[in-house]
Amino acid sequence: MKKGERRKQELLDIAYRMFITRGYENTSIDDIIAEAGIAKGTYYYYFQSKEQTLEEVIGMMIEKEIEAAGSILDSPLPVPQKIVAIIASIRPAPEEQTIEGALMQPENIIMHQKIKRRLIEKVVPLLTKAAEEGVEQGIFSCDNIPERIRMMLVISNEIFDNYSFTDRDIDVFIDITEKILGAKSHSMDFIRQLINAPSV
Amino acid sequence: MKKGERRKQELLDIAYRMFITRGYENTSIDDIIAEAGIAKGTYYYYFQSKEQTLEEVIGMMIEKEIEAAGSILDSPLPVPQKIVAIIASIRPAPEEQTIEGALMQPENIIMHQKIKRRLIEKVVPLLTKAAEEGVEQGIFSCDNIPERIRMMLVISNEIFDNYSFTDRDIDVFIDITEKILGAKSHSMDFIRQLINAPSV
Amino acid sequence: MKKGERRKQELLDIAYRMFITRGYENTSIDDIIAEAGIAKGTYYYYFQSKEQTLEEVIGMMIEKEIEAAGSILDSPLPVPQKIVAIIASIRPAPEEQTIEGALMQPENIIMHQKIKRRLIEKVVPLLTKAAEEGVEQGIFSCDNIPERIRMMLVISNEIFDNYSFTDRDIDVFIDITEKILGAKSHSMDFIRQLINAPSV
Amino acid sequence: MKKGERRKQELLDIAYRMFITRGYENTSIDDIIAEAGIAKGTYYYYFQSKEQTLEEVIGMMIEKEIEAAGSILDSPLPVPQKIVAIIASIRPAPEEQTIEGALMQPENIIMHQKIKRRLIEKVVPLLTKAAEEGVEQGIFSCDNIPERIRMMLVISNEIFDNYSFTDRDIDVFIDITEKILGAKSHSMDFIRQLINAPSV
DNA sequence: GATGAATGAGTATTCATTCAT
DNA sequence: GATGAATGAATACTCATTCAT
Repeated sequence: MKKGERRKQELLDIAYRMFITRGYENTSIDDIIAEAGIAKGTYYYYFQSKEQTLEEVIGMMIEKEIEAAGSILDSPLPVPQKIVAIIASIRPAPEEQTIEGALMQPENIIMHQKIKRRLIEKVVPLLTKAAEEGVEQGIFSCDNIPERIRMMLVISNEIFDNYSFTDRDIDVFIDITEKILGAKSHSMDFIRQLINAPSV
Repeated sequence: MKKGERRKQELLDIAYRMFITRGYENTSIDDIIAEAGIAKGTYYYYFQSKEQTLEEVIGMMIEKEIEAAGSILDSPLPVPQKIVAIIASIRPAPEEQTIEGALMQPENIIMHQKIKRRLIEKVVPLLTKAAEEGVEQGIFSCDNIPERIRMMLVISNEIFDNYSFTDRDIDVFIDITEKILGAKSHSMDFIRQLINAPSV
Repeated sequence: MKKGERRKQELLDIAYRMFITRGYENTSIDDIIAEAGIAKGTYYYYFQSKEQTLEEVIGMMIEKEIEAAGSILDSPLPVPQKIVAIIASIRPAPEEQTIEGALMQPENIIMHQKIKRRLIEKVVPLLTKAAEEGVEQGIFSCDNIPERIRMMLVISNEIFDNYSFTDRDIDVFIDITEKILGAKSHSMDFIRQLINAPSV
Repeated sequence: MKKGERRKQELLDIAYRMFITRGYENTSIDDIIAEAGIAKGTYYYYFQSKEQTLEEVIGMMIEKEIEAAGSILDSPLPVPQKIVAIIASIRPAPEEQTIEGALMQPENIIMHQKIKRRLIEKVVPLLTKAAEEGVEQGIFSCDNIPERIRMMLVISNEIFDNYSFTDRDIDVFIDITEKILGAKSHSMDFIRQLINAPSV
């Protein structure tokens, strides 16, 4: 990686961190360059605008997450576990969850939405492939797989991102998930253990 | 209604319209008072801040929608139709959908999210009551009703608000809805006609 | 004059002085408000933009100059003297000439040009009326009066504004002026005395 | 021409074109180097500053125009035709007239003025020589020739550059021109044909 | 109840120029 | 000859909020 690229990556990382912790709107260019210790001109040498920085930050995150999802897909896990693991992996970054309790604070909504939409678009095809595998193996039984996958993602996002969820939410989530995919009852109970694991 | 209250209501209506068509962030106090033909001091006589105006605007909307939902609940419709009608009734205001194609434009996200959350909170109890009625009548069969209702709302919001949905989305939505509530297969096919009706 | 109007007039005067002495481009809003001792918001309360301020400043100048020209026109002077006096009166403000020797400095060009054009448009009709009077009195003899007037103005502007002119320039100017209007030879020699007067 | 000189000439041409079409102020160094496909350092290897680039661009133009004027002067045309042809030849570049209607747009004023002044200074001596020839031949009759020439140039600039001129403007221009030089009445009517020719 | 003048911190963006490599 | 990363001062404009009248 050349000098210029390294610096840009550095800036991207700083911007990412700040956008996530303080929100996009609440992060000024001045904040970023102060943190990076560079001149304003330098920032604009690497980025055309604040908005474009956001796009690049999001692109970077998406890329990373998709990569992670891809390697799960290629792993030797059973299909249902694969699917659940991927869904779990695209959850918001821990910074978003913890620092300042910032997640879903109004200042984060815009970026969060942008990320979620673009992530869903990218992840749906991956999960569709996994689910089709499940159908072939007789574990699942359903049609219109991409649409069903999308709904699963939407449900999981909504439940696990926003609110403090209860055991009953989890029960319902498991039940619905099984029914969406046409899996046997209780065949996805393993989700409960995943959710109670540290990262959540 | 006294003079002062009338004026406040008038301002609230103007703010509501402007927030929805241009977005909260893109509407300045100056815009509002220009439209209302009043002085800035007058605005601040009625509202403490811009943010508080937003809260009041949202409160007003919620109230209206809950009222509409309540009267559906009291109507003599069959239970499944009631539920679906209420879900349909809390869809975003037509202004949001049509004007400038503004819905889900970044500038609207913040308000949209706020509304959705508060609306869901208010509507869930109503729908829960309806669903319990359905269970008693043997039409539905499920537990954890409030949680299930919330997921239905989330799914319907996501599908019908944001994207241009397809027939396959609808098929899946109907299937999932039936399974969430434990209704008989195809017992909720009537949804399809509702969706293809003009207002949707 | 109300409070607000007085303040605006004050700002207009300050802006005028600064634009003329330092040039429009070289005068920042910060300069103006520092000089006026007001907050930035106050400036923007009275003016929509820097550009619009320039327009108002120019409008104000034009108005003053046209007024002066009008009263010359209504005076009992002989026609040739009237015309020359008006032409002399629309010369650039003494500040422009003296302070920093700013006139025709690149930074002043833009404003100067704008003023000159608009002034010429306004003054041509006045002078045309005067010249027609002269034709009726048999002092002048020419057709296409407005076009001739405009050329006289252009010549006088060019000569007297920009360069240090010589006696020979004046001789030629007098000669041409007489010929443009069809006046008798040497009938406008009085111009020479005007030019050598203090204000030039 | 060596490699370095060729590159500099190339840059000069690009700068010339951009200054004229977009205006000096609206053309950034970045614009120029992007167009030229070189690095910023390279630009500053050839030019000391943006301002100095402008000077060189103007110098280049002047040189070309003076050369053209010189060859007209050496041609076997009758004196009045020579003079008019030279005046016509120093009109603004066609790019200035056509592209974006840019001429006299504020962004062009500065450069335009600079060019005009320097061009007049250079052209006056040439035309003076021609006019003196005319006087010797008895076609013209006047004194203070350089001053008269300058006024002719000023008039022609003003009329033909800025405004859409009318037939009456042309009539007046011809009349004045004849009188400035002391030529016989109607002896310069040929100007009318020149003006109605395509290039004007 | 109503006015509107005044505030001032905050923000993104531009651009000519330098200089180590 | 040529590069391009780095600079940083400069700038116009926004807007929610206050308060004396």
